[in-house]
Amino acid sequence: MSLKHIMLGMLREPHSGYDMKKRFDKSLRSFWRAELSQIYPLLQKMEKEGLVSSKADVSAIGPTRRLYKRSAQGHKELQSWLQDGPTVGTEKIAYLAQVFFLANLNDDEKAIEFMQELREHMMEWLETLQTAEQEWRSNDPRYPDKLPDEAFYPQLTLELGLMKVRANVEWCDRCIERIRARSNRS
Amino acid sequence: MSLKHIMLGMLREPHSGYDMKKRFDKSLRSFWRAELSQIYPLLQKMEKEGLVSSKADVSAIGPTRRLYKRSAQGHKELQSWLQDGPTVGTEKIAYLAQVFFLANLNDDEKAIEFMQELREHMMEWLETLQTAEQEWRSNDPRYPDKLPDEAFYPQLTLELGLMKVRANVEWCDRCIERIRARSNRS
DNA sequence: TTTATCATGTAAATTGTTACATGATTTA
DNA sequence: TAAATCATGTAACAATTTACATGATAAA
Repeated sequence: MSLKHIMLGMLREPHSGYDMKKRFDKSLRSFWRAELSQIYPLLQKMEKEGLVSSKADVSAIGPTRRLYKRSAQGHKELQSWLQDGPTVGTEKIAYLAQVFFLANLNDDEKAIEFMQELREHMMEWLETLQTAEQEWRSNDPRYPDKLPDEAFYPQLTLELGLMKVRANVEWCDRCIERIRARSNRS
Repeated sequence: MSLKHIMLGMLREPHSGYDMKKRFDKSLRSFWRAELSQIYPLLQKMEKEGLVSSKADVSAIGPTRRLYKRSAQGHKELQSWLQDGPTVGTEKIAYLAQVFFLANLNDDEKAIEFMQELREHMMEWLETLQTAEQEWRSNDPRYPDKLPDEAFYPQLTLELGLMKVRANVEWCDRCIERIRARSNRS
């Protein structure tokens, strides 16, 4: 169960469920998403299991937050997830499944439109990642190789994200050309 | 619900549940996996919904198979999935989540071992894909651009698979070097 | 004769999504 | 004053995984 372990990874520092949702949306977006309706009940379950502890954070302004932090047991659980080695071959990439069956549109123009739309999504995502990288670089002189470990490893995942999205854009371009060439051939 | 649509995509030609499992394992492995325990009940549900029809295929040798084929309604449903445009941003890549939190191992050597193990997985997968491509190329003179549409679009996904796995291997190598350099710096 | 493959399923548990519900505070 | 954001949750449903169950045929 990866979500549990991801949440344990975040809970080195205290977070509310709401905080965690923001980190998912900001930093883990490329490889994992989670809804609040999944986060809140799981935090409660993890507390019952002794993996995290919580305390109320009463604030003069705004509603009371519940802050969670991992326990020693939670840290151990996180480490064994990492010790077990990489979890591979579990990805589900819906847009690739769509391309696989794109022949069913029976229309080269529509297939090209599909690939163009996919390219646009990828370009948008590429810009998001590039902006994130540039901001990080200009705000922290330690970027990238002198960052502390807690930031260095996330930086590695950002780099792969960039590589993959660039590969996707190039691939979309080639696909569009190839579909066009086939289309003009008949 | 992508699985339903993937199955509709396959069911242009009649398949048994068992056949479909083999196609998942052989051709769609890079971007979608499904178990028989998911396939069989879903086929039954799809038949109730009128998306597929089935008939028993009694055989002298071996057990009786149930062959499913998509209906006109099933084809329509498949097309609207493709018409709706690419489904993006739903991927869950567990090994990237692990790298993100790899600092929690508190041990550069173990982090390097993790990345080496990941590299091995990727190399294995790369070889599988390369073999598949070479076999395809030598068995079909139409490969790649003169393939009929039903094979051409799957070929596009194989190409992206190759690009992505190669990017992963390169990334693993760079990560290992960078972790090593950091380690020797203190 | 044992193991692998063919073939179809059910049951239970887990994981994930969408919709609903509430109420305070902050910004436009 | 309306909309957005902060904050926490429940309920219902959908999707997925793991385990269990059966029995035939083919290959070693």
